[in-house]
Amino acid sequence: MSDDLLTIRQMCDAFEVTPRTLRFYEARELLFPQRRGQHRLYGRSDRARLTLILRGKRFGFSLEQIRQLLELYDPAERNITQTEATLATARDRLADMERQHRELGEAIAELRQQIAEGEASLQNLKSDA
Amino acid sequence: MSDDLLTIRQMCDAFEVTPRTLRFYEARELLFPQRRGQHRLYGRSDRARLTLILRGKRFGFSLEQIRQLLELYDPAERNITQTEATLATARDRLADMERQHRELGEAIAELRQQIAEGEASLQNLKSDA
DNA sequence: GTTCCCCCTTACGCGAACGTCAACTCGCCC
DNA sequence: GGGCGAGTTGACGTTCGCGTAAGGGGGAAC
Repeated sequence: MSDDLLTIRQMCDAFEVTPRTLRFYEARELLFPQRRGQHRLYGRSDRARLTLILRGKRFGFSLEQIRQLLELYDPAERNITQTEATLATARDRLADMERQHRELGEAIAELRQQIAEGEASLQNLKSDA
Repeated sequence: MSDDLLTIRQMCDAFEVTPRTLRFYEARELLFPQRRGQHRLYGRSDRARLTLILRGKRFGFSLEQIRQLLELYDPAERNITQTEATLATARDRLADMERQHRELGEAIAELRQQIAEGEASLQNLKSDA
């Protein structure tokens, strides 16, 4: 299970983010790179987490909401109460995402309709010209 | 076509926003309430626009992106060039939304899976206790 | 040895999206 | 005519998500 480690620069190139962003996520406890001396080294789980972080951001979630979700993917220390709390917030997020998924579907349909109308009125403008 | 007009307070109660928010959206040219003397009055189109604004926000769009989208729904003054530009940005947004819709579907599936695993490990914790 | 280059920490800055507070206007009620 | 309730315009404050210097360590290349 070679866990090929990436430097911060390699991470940035791979995910198109800046070093500042990675250090910021670490400060907010979204990433936990190892240290070799001073330097950070990012392993497999860091890459998986960063993928989820960036996706969560595209959905409009805050970093704090994303952090809570990441707990679910963690092999962290687990007692019953904590696991139940994590599951509860995860179910809340899931409900959010399902609602958003439905709304997004409707919005897409409406936008397609509007674009079609816009294209039609554009044809009118052109034929008048 | 009675366009029953709402005061700012009625708008706020209806949409669960603050007066500050409505005035802010107006300053950013997302809303255009009429004026009766000093006071603002919000009509049918303002309500429609606000609905779209709040939905756009839930999708993680910026107010500026939303403003551009609203142009498409407007009966504004139209020349060919402007209409084409509006349509172009609308098609960009549509592509964004479609990608987001797909990703969201995948993320929902993964999250359901993770929740299921979490529930399973919770059962283990409880049976050990 | 010193010049790069990459990385580090600390810290202040910034735009977005509002919250909050102060001071004013206007209609209305008693 | 004094007060109040709703609305108005600034102006400054706040939180989030980073950007951007400023200053320092350490190795490897010349």
